[in-house]
Amino acid sequence: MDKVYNHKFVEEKIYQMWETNRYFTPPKNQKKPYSIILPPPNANAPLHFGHAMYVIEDILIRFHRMKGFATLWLPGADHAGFETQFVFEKKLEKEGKSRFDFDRETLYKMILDYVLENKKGMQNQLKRLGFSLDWTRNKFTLDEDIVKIVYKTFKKMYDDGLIYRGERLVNYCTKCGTSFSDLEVNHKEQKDPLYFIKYGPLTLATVRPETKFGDTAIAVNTKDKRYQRYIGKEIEFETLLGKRKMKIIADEVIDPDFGTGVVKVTPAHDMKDFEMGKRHNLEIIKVIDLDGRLTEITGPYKGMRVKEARGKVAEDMEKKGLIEKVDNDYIHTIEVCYKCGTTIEPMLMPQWFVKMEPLANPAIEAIEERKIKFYPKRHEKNILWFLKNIKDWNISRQIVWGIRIPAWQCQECNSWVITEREIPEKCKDCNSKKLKQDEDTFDTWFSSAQWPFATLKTTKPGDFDYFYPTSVMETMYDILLFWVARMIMVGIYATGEIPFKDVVLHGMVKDPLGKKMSKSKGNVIDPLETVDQYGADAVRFALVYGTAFGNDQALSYPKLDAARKFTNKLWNIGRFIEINRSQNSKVKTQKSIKELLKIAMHKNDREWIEKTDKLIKDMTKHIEHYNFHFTAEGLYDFTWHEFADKYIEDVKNRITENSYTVLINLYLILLKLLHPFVPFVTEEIYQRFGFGESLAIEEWPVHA
RNA sequence: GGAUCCAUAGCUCAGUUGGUUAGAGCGUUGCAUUGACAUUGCAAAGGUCAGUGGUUCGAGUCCACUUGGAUCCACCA
Repeated sequence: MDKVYNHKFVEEKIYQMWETNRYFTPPKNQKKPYSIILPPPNANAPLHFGHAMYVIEDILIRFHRMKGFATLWLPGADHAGFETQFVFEKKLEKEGKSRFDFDRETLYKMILDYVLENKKGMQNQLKRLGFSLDWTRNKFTLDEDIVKIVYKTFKKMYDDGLIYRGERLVNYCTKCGTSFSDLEVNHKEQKDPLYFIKYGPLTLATVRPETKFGDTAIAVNTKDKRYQRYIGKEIEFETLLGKRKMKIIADEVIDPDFGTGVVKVTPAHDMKDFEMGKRHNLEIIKVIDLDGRLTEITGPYKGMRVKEARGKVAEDMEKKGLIEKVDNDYIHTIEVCYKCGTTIEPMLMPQWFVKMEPLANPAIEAIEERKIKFYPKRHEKNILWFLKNIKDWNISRQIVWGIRIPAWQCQECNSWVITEREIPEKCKDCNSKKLKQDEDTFDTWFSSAQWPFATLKTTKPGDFDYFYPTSVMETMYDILLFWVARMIMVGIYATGEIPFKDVVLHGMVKDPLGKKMSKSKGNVIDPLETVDQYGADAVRFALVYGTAFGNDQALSYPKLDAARKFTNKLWNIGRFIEINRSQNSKVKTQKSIKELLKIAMHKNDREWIEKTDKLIKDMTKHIEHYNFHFTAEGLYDFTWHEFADKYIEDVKNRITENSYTVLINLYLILLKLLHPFVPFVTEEIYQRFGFGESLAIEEWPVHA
């Protein structure tokens, strides 16, 4: 053995050995199943540091494999609809092009090529990190058989009355050119002028004077004494486009304490106003088009962008004496596109919605009855709040990259025909053959929500029956609502069963200064670079060690270094044992704690066997309870400061065949316990000692 | 507006159902060592556990409030 452990000579060779021998493909036998579906990374970029946190899953998987479960860790990749198109458009932008330069088919094909290339690279990266994924079951969200299942679920939902075509205000990004679900909208605090505008005898406050052309009522609170005499009446007042008449309505949602207690109602461009409009039967007048420009009804302002129009309208109103005052320090929250930051415009457009309440109720039940448990538990509150206040889900996206919605509209009677993908022959209502498919694609999360059952139903025969529900869903807490909640809802709906039993949520890996890593900030650290430098084992260990599981952590170079030194320490314990081996070549390994206790002659050796026994017991318990950091710390401390510093120092001057037997066997036990955390170095030592076929399929140590 | 998390050594963080002298890594200081390992060992210095009040025989840990930081949810016109 070399004096220093060099991961560069080891890792690739070891992973190949594991893969060639199919250790990661669960054997077909009568043992109990244990399964985790890998949260499929987006196939639009190389892995980032967060993905290295998959190590948590690998620890669970390797632990259970060693425990004798038929263990499946199923890899995959996500086409990541909008996210990918966004990334690709950035790429186009650098080449001086845009999405508008290509037709639908060409753009799709270009993105597909790009994604498939990335996907290959990603898979290698996952291997470099030592993840024991079953590559014989690799899936992609755009695989034919997956898409088929997605369509089937959509059709079933439609037939069950859970999908409807809704014409209502949706969150629309005028730059990205697509609508979003409520979750994809960010809220941002911002200072804007609050204009107090004269509407005849009344004054009202608004931050959006440019939408006043779409006002179709004025509203006050039902109980507001100041304005009782106006309710139900029409008033006439001066506007930029001449005199106008408007009705005054009363509604309970109006806050009498805001501004003057009087509000303009613009149903086409404000969520609350839209709802009010429905209650009071108001006309809807569109002021802003999908490009974010004012429509022709605004007269001279037509074609102006919203921001420009706002300034101009305010200026002109000021000139006309229609503005009473302006509060320039008004702070409020606006909605922005979570990706590009553009202000979201609520737009009236027909979209496909999923009725969520019937889906949420069984999910709530499953969580409250603790059929699905959360680790750390604090996340349970979040998801329950979300499920209990759930709103219908807009799953239409005006993008090319994704799964096209299997809906065809009759060009004569406007009814819709939904299929499981096949092109319908005629309209179900009027038999017309003039049908046109919806241009939109599904929200990526609509297919992701089906991932646990869609994968298992399309891998190998029997997989679904055997491995579903999966044992654990492990991911970062930031997609708890986007993904975990929806998998639970859609999983129960489509299969009648929960998709997984335990939800285990890790924290965010931030940069060394504690800032979130992001491409725009330029503080992204490539996990593979650190793997090159410190070794995969060190990277894995550093992510688990020293941070309470579930908490965010700043990537720490000193910690990576400490972890690398740890792998070297483990290696050098091996060297010491190796050096003493020639005189003890007949010593048998693979002895259990019980056997060792029987044969050990020296009092100290017996003590060390007992200490190791306690370690087995504690470490096993900690992994089972998802207390990964206790395990990592316990193993680190024992290996270094007990086993190396004390035990070896003690035994080195009194080595007999008997004491050596204890030593080498306790070391082997230690290697087994450490293997899920640092698989490469432990396997390399194991192979050099010839302890057996592979640590990957070794049995987890049993305590006495 | 609702909710959650965090605040412990110079830095990054552990501290498990409340229980002796509060721990680790890195850093600092001293000593040792051609020994499995200088990617080492031994030792030392370094903490009013953010603040205030409460519960308790006992609080870093539980409760309330305050301050500072982060995050999630939310149709504040």
